[in-house]
Amino acid sequence: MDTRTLASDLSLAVVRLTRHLRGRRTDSQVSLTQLSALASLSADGPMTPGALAAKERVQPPSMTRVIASLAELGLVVRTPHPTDGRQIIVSLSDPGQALVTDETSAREKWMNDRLAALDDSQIAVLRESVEIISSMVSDSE
Amino acid sequence: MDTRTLASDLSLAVVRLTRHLRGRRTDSQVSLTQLSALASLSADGPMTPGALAAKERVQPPSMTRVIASLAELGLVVRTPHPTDGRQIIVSLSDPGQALVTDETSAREKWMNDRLAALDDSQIAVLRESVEIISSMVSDSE
DNA sequence: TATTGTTATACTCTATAACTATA
DNA sequence: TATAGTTATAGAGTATAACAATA
Repeated sequence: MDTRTLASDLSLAVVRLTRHLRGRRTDSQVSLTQLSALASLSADGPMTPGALAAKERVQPPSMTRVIASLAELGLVVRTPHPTDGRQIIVSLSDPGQALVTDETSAREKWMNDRLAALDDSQIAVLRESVEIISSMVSDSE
Repeated sequence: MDTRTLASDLSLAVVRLTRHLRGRRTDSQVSLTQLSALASLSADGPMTPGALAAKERVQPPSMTRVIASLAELGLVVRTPHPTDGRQIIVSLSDPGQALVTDETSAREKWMNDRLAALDDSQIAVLRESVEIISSMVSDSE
């Protein structure tokens, strides 16, 4: 199967979709970047800033800023590492966990409206594509 | 079929993929935003800045900047509209067209490497998902 | 000396508001 | 008065380089 234009087509489709998603969150308390970090903490539990940066595939200084903004909102808490004084453990606060649950189940209105217009086979395709994309991104360097 | 978590899962997958794609283009002459605009011009031919902004789903001032940067690189040219003095026609230059062709066919190395690791059915799923995502984004406001 | 995290700084992308020129 | 585009300005997201603290 020819994958030559798929890389380009997929790139353009996701960059445009991301543009929409970021722009349509003005009603939400947190940005897509912040939500993504919260979702990682919810999925994998408390971890260090370095681990979270690796998981989200951003550089450590970028994650420092995201964590600082989330801590200011009271959505995450930072506690010292029990044995290594250099490290810090970041974990979801109760409001942070509640927000993740809330966003996951109900808030993505714009996209849910569009998903509702799709038929079952299209939904199935997207669900599979999420798996595939996730595996592509989480592949080793 | 349950679409409750799909909206959230798809959001997080595409935002992370976009992060990768943007970060991995440091070797390229143009950013993903610039390439997306060039691809639209290549697909649909010359158009006004307003039309291009609508197609890319960004606000006109954002597109003004993208066009200015592409013009500075010599990848697009701006010509006056033949009958309406307010409008401008943006079109690909020869180098601009060559760049689109080049990027589309060969440059997306990181993603092509990952696509090459997928089997035919996974490729087919992604190809369909591109169609679905594109239709979601190009839906009316 | 190596590792973890942060601070300092800068660039890209995108937006809203205000302005200019033309219809 | 309405439309097309631009300029001015601001904020989010991300990066690299340099620094501080700890191992």
